[in-house]
Amino acid sequence: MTIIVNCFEKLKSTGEIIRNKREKKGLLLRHISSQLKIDTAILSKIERGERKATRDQISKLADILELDKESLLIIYLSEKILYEIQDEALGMKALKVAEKAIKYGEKKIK
Amino acid sequence: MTIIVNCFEKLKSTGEIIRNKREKKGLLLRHISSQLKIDTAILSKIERGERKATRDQISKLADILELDKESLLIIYLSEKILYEIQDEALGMKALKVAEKAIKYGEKKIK
DNA sequence: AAGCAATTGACAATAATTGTCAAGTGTACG
DNA sequence: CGTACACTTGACAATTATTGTCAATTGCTT
Repeated sequence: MTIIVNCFEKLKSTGEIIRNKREKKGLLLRHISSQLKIDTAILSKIERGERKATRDQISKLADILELDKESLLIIYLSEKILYEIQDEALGMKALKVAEKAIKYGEKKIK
Repeated sequence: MTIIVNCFEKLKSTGEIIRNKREKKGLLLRHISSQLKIDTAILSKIERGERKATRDQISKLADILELDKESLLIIYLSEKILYEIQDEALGMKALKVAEKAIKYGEKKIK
C-alpha cells in the first residue's frame, strides 16, 4: 500500500472555507451577512479574499456555518500574520523569533 | 569543560536596543528625534516600548545608531507579529501555519 | 427580457496609529 | 536652595487604515 502525501497542497484560505461551506449548505450571501449585520458586499469580498474579516466575524461565521472554530481561527490569524510580514525578506526569521518569544514566555508589547 | 546556555535569557526589545546604543554613543533624544523628524516624546516612548516605531523609523534608527539593520528589523517584525496574536490561545499554532505557508510559497493576501 | 444572486467601485463612518505640545519629574551643579 | 537640562507624561490633534453602505453592474437562469 502506498500513501502519497502532497506537501505542496495549498491550504485553503478562510474565504474559501467559508464560501465552500456556505454553498454546501445552500445558503445565500444575504442569509449570512444579515446575521453578521453587514452588507452582502462585504461578505462577498471576504469570501473572495478582497477584504479581511474581523476576529468577531470569524467567530460568528464558525457558529453560523458550523465550522470548527479553532481551525478557522488559526487560519485567520495566520493570514493576519502573513499580511503583517508580506514583502519582508526577513519574514521567516521574524516568525522564528516570535515563536521563541512565545515559547519562553516573553511579555508581549502593549 | 562546561558550557552553560541560558535558554531563558530575555531577548532585548527594539526599544532597549535603541536606548542602549544611543546612550553608549552619548547622544540625546533630540539628536536622534530631529533626524527622524519627530518629537522627542515619541522617541522616548518608542525606547520604553510604549509606542511602536514605524518600519521606516526602524530603518533610519539602524543607520543613525549604526545598528545591524537586519537584526533590528527581525526583532521589530517579530514584535509586530506578537502584537497581532497577543492574548490568542491559538497564537503558536497560527505561527506554525504561517511558517508553512511561507515555506510552500503561498501567495499572501492583499 | 425579467428576476435574482453576486460583484464592483465610489465614497462615508469609524477606529487605530502617529504625531504635537505643554506641563511635570528627576537630577546635577553653582 | 534654584535653575538648567534631559526625559517623561498625558491630553488631544492630524493622519491613515479599516470597516461599512449604497447603487450600479455583471452574469446567470428561466
